[in-house]
Amino acid sequence: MPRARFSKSSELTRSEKLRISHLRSRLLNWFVENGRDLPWRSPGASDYEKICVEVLLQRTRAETVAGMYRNFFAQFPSWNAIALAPVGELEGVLKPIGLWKRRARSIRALASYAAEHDGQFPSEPSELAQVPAVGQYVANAILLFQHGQPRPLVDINMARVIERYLRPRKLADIRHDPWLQEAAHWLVRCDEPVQVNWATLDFAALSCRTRNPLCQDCCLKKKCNFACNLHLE
DNA sequence: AAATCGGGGCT
DNA sequence: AGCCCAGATTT
Repeated sequence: MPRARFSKSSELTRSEKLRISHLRSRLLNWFVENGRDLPWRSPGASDYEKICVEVLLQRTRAETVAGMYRNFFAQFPSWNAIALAPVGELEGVLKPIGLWKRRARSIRALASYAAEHDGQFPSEPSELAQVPAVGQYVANAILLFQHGQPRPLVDINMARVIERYLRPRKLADIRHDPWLQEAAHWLVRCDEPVQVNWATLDFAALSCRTRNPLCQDCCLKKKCNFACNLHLE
């Protein structure tokens, strides 16, 4: 008997994989009608803008960032512009959206790295982990947007959608839960991973909200574990 | 694992 | 008034 048959090659059951594929299909369909129109998603947005905006989005509403997006990138049109600008100038633009001291450090660290590497970040996760201000989420964003890899933007929102639809994760920390990580990867493993990521984040923000989720009108309520449990009360 | 950064919006 | 928001870093 092959030993591989008993070893856990995948965290996901076949049933879970099928359900995730269904989830992906519904999210993409939902996205066509309900997706948000955000400035960093426009075709003209550069890799610089897409990566830099991820720092602006940390613990900050997308709408808040959208409001200062044009102003920010007009003042800092490139990694070099940030690297050459006085720190106080960068901090000043960041103050209205909060976390300005941390964000200024992070963005300047990224700009310094980019300035020395012609705007190119590593395409290997192990190397990305060594870049300052790059955690798991930003690493995935870089792999997704700059290198075209099908990586999931696993934040609390994507986690909530997957966990409600399938089941809660085991570990407290999203980044260290193997099952959740693999589920998220499986979700975006398709021909249009960017669309799936945006669809999931928008769906989480507009429909599958933390408080008062719109389960009544949800296109997933028939198969969603969370929604199904609601009707039992 | 828990605290911290932080201003603004929503309840 | 209190809670939450496209996380990463430090303790």
